[in-house]
Amino acid sequence: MIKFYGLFVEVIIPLALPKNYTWAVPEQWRAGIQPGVRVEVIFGRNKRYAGIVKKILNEKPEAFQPKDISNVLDTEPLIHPHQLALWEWMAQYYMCSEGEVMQAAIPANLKLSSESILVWNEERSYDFSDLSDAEFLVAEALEIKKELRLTEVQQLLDVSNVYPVIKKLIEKGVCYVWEELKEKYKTKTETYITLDPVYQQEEKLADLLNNWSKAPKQMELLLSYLHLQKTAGEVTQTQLLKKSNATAAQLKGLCEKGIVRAEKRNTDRIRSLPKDIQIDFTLSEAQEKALGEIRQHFTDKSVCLLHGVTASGKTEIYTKLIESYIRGGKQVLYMLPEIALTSQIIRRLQKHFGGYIAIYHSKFNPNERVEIWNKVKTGETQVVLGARSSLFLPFKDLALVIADEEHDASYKQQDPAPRYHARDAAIYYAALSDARVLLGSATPSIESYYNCEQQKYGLVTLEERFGQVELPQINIIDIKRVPTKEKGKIALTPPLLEAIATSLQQQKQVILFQNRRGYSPYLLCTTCGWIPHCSNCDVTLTYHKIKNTLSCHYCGTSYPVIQTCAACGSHGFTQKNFGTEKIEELVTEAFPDARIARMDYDSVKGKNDHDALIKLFEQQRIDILVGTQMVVKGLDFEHVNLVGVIDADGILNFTDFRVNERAFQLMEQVSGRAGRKDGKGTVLIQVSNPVHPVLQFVKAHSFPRLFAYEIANRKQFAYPPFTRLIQVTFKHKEKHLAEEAAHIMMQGLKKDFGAECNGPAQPVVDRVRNQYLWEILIKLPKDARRIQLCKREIQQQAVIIQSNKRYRGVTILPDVDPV
DNA sequence: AGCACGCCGACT
DNA sequence: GTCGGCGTGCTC
Repeated sequence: MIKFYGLFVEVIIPLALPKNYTWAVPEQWRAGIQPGVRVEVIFGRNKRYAGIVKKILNEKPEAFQPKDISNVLDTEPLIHPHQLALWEWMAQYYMCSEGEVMQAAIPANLKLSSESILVWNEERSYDFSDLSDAEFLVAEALEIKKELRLTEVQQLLDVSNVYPVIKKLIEKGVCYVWEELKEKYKTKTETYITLDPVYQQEEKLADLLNNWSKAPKQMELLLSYLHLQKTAGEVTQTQLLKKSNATAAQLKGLCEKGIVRAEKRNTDRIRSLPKDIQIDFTLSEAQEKALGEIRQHFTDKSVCLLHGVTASGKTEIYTKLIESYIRGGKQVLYMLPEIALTSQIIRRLQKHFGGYIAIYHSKFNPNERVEIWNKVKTGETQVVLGARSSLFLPFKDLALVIADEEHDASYKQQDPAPRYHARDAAIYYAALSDARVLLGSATPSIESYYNCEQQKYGLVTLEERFGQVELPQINIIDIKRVPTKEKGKIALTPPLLEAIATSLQQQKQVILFQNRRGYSPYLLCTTCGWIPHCSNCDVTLTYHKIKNTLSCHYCGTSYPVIQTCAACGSHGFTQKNFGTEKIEELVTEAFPDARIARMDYDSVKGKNDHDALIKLFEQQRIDILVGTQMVVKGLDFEHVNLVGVIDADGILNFTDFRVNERAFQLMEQVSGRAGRKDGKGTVLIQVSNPVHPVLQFVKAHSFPRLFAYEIANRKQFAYPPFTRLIQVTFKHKEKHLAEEAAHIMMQGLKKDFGAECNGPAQPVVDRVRNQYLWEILIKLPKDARRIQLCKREIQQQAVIIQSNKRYRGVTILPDVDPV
């Protein structure tokens, strides 16, 4: 057989395809082909995509006849080889396709796909007599506009299914389809106004002004231009019109007379600050020591965990470290969980690094993202402060990654594939370019601790708070022992009320933490004890007083408030327990003069609400802040000296290790808010089981390491730190089919693999797609080879399940958990 | 993700 | 008998 030599490319296209496809490169494009460039390819009937060249092949694949690529879109690679390697690793590690990784990695405006455009067929003068009403409507519009987008046709016909109509029109020769691939990114232009060179000579200008006859408005405009030009230098059209209150027409008049000129220039959407480094602090002795230790670890380890108690000044250490990398001409990625990316930290870093730093997270629009992408690629931006997706930026010379709040669960992407953990992916990515990774947390995750224990990561500990701030006094209030008139739990015990009163007297601020939003977590029928549940999720419904609804906090469904008991028909309900809304109300009653605010998912919807509330609290315009875990994420408040945990029972558990790890992190963070530069703070924890081990560790200000190992050694919790989990989700429209498929998977894994599996008692409902989700967890020893085998097994089981006709339509989504 | 193909139920 | 729904499989 004759082997065919030539140039072929393996291309990643942004679709969830199980493998990559290969195209042939015609002679004319060969010179421009390198891994990482975008190529335009036709995939399927006539759909066109911009794909990324992954590999260059010299031999023709035998099994099929590759199509030619239709264009090369970049002159230099858009994606570095390191990024391609990261994508490949992510696809296999998180069990998804490289196309899905590409979807997540590239800003929307760089991943073009074609848009079908209907084009009027000029060749054919046509009488519309044999067209149906719908076809006639489209044909008429086409005759006038010559071109129509699919969305326009949709609007025109007002039906969801426009395909049959279009198909008919093509058959009848009225139009044809043109697939258009468009670069969506547009550079932003701004119109600058300059004086015509003639009038830049003083005397000419004076002449002009002295002999001005008509159009006084234009003269006014000219004068304000001259003024603006003196003070600001460059003058833009928008600036000028705003300043002078003139209209665009008047400006146009000036242009036409040849007095001023308007010219369009490309500008950056991202306002850039001067490139200055301003470090206006010095490190304490402890911080200096920690920084030295980090540098020491970085000589022989690529990852280092900085475990510093809250307010130990981790940010200053990062700042110093970043400074040295900037001065060395290197790039730094500073990752934070999305929620902690508040203007507080952004302002702080911008103050230090000005134009060296760029911010990148989901709130930026697609064009802004492309600009940041490009600036990172050229190396112009040396520091990126961003959420998990900033990991995909094309760093040219990455030397350091900081993952702050390393333990935070929002580093893990949950829903669209790739279901990646940004901290772990960053460690892999950093290893590719021999960069260093610094993990920071006051409450490190068990897996990171474990890696330190194993000497895989370096460990640096900061146990001292910065600037002689003392650790807070932690008092546990046993709710059972608090005398009360009413039966049942009370939200604000006398000791807590007293402490709040004292704080207010001292003009200090108070944070009250209650990890439940809404007014009352469940209603209870007073006659028979029936509790309203969500019809989808088997979760109790929370009463929201403000919205006056019952809502399921699991799937988000809202129900009207139930007046009649479904079990016995009586009308009396009592509200059980309390959420943030109720706490806010109770505190307002108890302290009518205090300024009280609530911060939870319901009260801060937009990002700006969040920032605004934080600002108010910072400026001491709020005395008491009631909130869910939102109040503890990455914020520093100077004047808080009391933190109250209203109901710790809700977050503690005696059987689930993972719940307790999280509880410890929450409690440690909450208590870290108390006490700042102006004195020792107090933390009051209200609880009904004061013997819980988590509370003992919190009280002693000891570290999660102890807690984790204590628990692991006692073997009373479900998942010791050495366990690795793979989660597999099954989706189907029918509940029992999703469940059956999950059971088959579990059985197969148990039999052939000895894996331990467990799933939930009830499936979760995806209301949007109207599907049931059934999840199972597969527990594995932390061993790379066995994990590989398990992944393969899962895939094989998935094939078996899918080949059974009964389970066709079951979607199987594997997800690898880092624990 | 599209899009074609094919099988089944509801209609002229 | 055909039209059109969706379930299934393929795209280099």
